[in-house]
Amino acid sequence: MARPSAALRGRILDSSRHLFSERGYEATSLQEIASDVGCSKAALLYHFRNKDALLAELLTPVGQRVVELLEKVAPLDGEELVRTTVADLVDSALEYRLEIRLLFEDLPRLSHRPELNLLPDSTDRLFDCLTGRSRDPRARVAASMVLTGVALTASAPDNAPVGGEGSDADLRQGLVEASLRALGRDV
Amino acid sequence: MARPSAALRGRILDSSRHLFSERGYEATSLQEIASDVGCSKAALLYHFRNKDALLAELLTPVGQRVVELLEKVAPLDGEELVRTTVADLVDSALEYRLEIRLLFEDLPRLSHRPELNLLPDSTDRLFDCLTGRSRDPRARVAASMVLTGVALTASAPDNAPVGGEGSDADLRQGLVEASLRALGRDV
DNA sequence: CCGTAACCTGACCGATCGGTCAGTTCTGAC
DNA sequence: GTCAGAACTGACCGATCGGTCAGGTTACGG
Repeated sequence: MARPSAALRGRILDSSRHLFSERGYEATSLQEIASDVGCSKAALLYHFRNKDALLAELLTPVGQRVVELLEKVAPLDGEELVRTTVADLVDSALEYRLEIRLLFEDLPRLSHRPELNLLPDSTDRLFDCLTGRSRDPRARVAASMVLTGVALTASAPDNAPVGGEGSDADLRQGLVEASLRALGRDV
Repeated sequence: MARPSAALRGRILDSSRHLFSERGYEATSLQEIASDVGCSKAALLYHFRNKDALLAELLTPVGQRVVELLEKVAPLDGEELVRTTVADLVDSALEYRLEIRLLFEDLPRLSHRPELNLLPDSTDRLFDCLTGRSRDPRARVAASMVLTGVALTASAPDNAPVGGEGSDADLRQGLVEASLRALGRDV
């Protein structure tokens, strides 16, 4: 390793990802993160300019994931568009559980942040994909329900809906099937 | 009016309901609420023992609403159980938009609060009603998706999915239909 | 073996938080 | 008119927040 304890940076990211998603961004202090990691608050602020920078670094990957998803399904349409979007959306939600919890909990307070400016636009384009590019209000309501329902269910703290012993495979398939039904597609 | 400016108490509740739901509980200070209402912070704390009491008074009605919903549908079963639960759930979500936003945003930080202890239990019983009392893991995942999706879509800041000009009637009917489809019921 | 830069610490800062308190103003009953 | 109590204020409190800084420690290239 180049610098042995440069790994501290990664440990800070891991800890803040968990603490932020469990307690929320505002409710988590830098001191709590530092104590959890086992370093001083000053060390934390040595690796990250400020608290905002820490949050931004956590949220950037999930934002990129959505952008990639949109690029991937852009050339598709009809059934294939909807089915691919749903499947990829569920995968993304399961992949970034903690970040999504953080995002949803603190969305109103973070929506003014510049790096999240493209989020409303991304959401709108996700609606398009989920409806098969329909502008029908009812279809868009269904798309909104699917998007928020998938995100929050996939990121539930303890897999509450399934009860704990349910595997991710159950969760994934259940979400995909329910989403497709909600969107009026055969499963 | 018995005491004219006792109306201040109601204005404080209204203001905090909006501010809490827009910025979150932790991120809203008592001073902000007081300034918004136009009184001193001390006046606010005269009407409410502390910040927690203010929050509790905001969340209690929506909790009662859920309890009433559960009592109402308790004797039902089959199709009628599911359809009634969905319809009442959507109505409740539309009725308590701000409180639900607040509840979802700050749920992880509020879950330890005693007056919310019955929330996990209520959630579980809502799952039962939405699945028609099925314990099938897939059905429960669908129920979770419906519950969270309905709540968050109904309480979206600006009726985002419909675009703003859509009426509540559109939103209501769209949510009911999408929910029933997701739960595998004919609309 | 030395110097430099990365890494980290403890002490400290101003601001703001939720909450308290002594005292003042207002109001309605008598 | 008077008086009790509700309604309200401004000043203040300790705690904690995010963030800074001077200086110490460590590791590695030359």
